[in-house]
Amino acid sequence: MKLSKAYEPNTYEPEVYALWETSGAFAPTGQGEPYSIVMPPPNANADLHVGHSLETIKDIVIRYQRMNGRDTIYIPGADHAGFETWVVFEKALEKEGKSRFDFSREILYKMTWDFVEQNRGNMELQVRALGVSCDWAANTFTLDKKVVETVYETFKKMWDEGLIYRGERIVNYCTQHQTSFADIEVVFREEKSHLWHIAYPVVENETAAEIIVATTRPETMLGDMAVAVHPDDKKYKDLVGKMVRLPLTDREIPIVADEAVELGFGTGAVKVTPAHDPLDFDIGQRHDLEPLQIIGLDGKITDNAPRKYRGMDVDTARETVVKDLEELGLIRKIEKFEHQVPHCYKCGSVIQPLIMKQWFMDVQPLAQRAKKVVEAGEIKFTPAQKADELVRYYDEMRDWNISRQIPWGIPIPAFQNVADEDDWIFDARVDQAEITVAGKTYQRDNDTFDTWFSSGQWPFITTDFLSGGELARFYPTTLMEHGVDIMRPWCSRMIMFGLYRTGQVPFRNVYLHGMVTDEKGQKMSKSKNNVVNPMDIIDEYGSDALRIGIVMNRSAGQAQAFSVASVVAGRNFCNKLWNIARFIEGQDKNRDIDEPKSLPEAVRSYDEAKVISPVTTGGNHVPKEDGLASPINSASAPTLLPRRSSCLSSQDSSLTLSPSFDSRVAVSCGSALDAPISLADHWVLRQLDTARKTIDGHIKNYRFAEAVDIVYHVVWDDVADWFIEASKINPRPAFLRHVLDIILRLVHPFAPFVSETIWMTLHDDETLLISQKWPEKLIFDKAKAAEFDQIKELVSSVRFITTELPAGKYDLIYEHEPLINENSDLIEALAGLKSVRPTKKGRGMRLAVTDHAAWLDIDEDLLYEHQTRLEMRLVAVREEITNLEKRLSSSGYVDRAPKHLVEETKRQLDDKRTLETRLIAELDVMKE
RNA sequence: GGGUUUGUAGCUCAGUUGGCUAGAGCGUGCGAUUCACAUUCGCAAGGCCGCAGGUUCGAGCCCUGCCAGACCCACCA
Repeated sequence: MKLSKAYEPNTYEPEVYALWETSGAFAPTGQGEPYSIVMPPPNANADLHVGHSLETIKDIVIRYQRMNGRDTIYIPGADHAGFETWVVFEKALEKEGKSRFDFSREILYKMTWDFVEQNRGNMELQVRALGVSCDWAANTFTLDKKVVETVYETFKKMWDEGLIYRGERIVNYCTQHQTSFADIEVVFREEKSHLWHIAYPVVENETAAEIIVATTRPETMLGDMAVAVHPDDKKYKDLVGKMVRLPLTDREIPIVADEAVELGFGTGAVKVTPAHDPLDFDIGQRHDLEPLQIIGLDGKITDNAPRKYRGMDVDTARETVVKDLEELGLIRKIEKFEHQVPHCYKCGSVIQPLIMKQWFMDVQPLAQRAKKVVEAGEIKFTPAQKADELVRYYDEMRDWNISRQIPWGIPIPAFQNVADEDDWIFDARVDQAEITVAGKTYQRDNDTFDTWFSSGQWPFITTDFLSGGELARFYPTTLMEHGVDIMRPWCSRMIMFGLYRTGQVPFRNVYLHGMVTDEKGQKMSKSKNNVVNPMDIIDEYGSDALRIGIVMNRSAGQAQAFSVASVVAGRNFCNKLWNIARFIEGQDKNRDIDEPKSLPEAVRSYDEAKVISPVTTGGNHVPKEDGLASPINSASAPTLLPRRSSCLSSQDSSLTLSPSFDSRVAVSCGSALDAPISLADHWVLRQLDTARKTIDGHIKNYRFAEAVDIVYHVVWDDVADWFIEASKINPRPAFLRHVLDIILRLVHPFAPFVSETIWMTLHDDETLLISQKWPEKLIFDKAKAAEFDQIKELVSSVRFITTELPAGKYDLIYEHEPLINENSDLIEALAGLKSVRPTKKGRGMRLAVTDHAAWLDIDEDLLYEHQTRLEMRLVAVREEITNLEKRLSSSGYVDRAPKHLVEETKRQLDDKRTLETRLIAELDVMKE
């Protein structure tokens, strides 16, 4: 036997993947309508997390479309993940007792590059281990030359159009990482603090000697430039325009009226610190207040503050300021207060809103254009309501701070005149620290782009759309699939940039998956120590098991717990498929007995045609010398597929007529060998055909869990439990192989490794399942399939009764029943009966649920036990009849409900009444 | 504060525009089995579909309110 006793995924998966890769099966064929997916590039420097196993979703789609003859490409990538990677790298530096300030930017960039290079291969091997059938030839790193060049073009275009500006803005600044963050990179945490009420003395005023402000950050008062009140606040009406003396300083600041102040909160008066609070910055802009920076980039009080406080960190300054104010008797009240405090999402330190000169992008022109497209439904979202969320987000978007103060990233191509700080020019010569243009000296800006600025251009960069490369036909891409968490930062920007640069949407469809949480529904995070490593799961259960387990029971956009139980179910499924194949292979050994050795002429001619068929990968099996290294546990060189390996070197083996396996031969030429004969044959074809159509519908509607469910059950329930069991009466290897052929194709997008392993092992030719066609419409006899339904029903009925009876084998007897007569062996075997034989007059226990005159030949005392069950069943049936009658007699139903439903209901009622009559008759007989 | 979303079997979740007896996996109980598979087979039990109203011939699904949770956004000092 070629198939080993148990399916051991780790033995086969690495080599199967290598075979796919070297055979060129992942590359687009250039024929058929394009279907393209771009992978959200995983962090090049990190291991995959379990959420990445949802790449399975894209892989299911791409494999399915590939099998359906589309010209497919799935473009992989790797992300330099600017900030994420920088944090990891800086920690590594610190371990060596060094800091970023010890090196120049060039050196840091080079060091980080090397650091990432060491780890990058890992991530890509892990993607392979998941079985993702992406085209590695198209692999793109976010710092590749073409990426940088395109990003610079975009930046230049925006610069020229006035969409890029240098702005003094409040930014979210982490004093630990010494960089600013986008709003979305800041996490707010509820914190218990205090609200200090501080009295500011009013200068020369009779009506009030002081005005009291409330603040959670008393230390920032050192940078106060005004006190603001609401214009409608009667309490302060007379004070607007007056000056107050700012305690602890020698400055006097005005009282201004501004609508941003909320009436009724705190004291109604707000201290205004334009340099350290976003709201205050806005107020300052409206009232021409000069921001005074009193907290520096290092998180310490600057020289702009009174001498006493200079150099203190923020917390110390706060304590000192409060103490000093208390001594002056200016603290009027201290309230307990809970509020949202911004924290760095990486290191957790408090974010300081600081004023900085930064590069900004004017987002609204792009956002509004993107909004229109989304509103118009030009991109189909799954789940659909996410599109509405995106539309709202576009309206809310504020100008985007695109510069970051870290060396790891794409340098911003801008230079500043050393003699005029407002004179900036665009120049791509970022490898030079200083350039001379028109006799003036310019210094390079040391900032880099926010990662989303470049990744937002990903679809048209990776497809080389702007330069009209070979992959340009794949833009706009067909499907974008990623997690709900990055819809705002990433998806929104891809649409904006896509429209801006190409005039087209970057993708036609968006599918958003929910987060994978731990088994308790908690977010996975390193700090909670609840992270599941997908590679561990693959080691233990296999890649296919993980793929099935992660997709099973998961619906779009919903967060869902990772479930080992589902993975186990996936593994068991693979094992089931494996054993179906083993069984069929075992039957195959005996094929000489019932099949002619010489193949029909039609088969021969088909096989010749096959050689030039684009579907097969015939001549492409040229393994690279070094290309077969296995992604995981490469140490144990698999012993699988010995024959396949030898095939690889035999270039013309596809010309040899294979006597064994390709059942498409039979499908297409109508060979009698694998045509359906028995009732079970017709029935299983019907089940498979229904499954095929249902899966088509589910994939089209992005309902992957449902598709998996169908595959799971058609293979396990229909094929294994019924068809194969039934076929044991009279096994016909050719037809069994035909069925196996179909299920392997149906299974392949979902569990590619095990299906391919079986395919390759049982095929003597060089074909790969990955390149086969998805099953087409299957031909079967409906009446015969329905007859098998009846047999199934009969068998289930017998099983139901006999499990309740004392252990032992029973006889089934029947009156003039041709169906039973012709299938008595089958029924006997499936139902575990002693015998099935005809009789003139039935006796014992009549099988109530079927239409057939069949009885279990049992003793009277057993019969009595069964009487109760029949009576219970009669009660249930009568209840159903009452319900149906009620429905049919209700005034509106017959008139208003769809006709077919009404017909259906009537038919049901008839059926139930028939059943009722029969039950009554049987009970009468029993009582006699 | 605003928005989104969830509540269905012991657990994790499906249930498409309202329409047959509300399903799956795992778990549970009973039984079987050396012949592809104990990663097996058969049978079964288990549901006021969060609560209360409403619309409808008909509601797990639509509407209103309430209870309980999750997530996102936001400048309440």
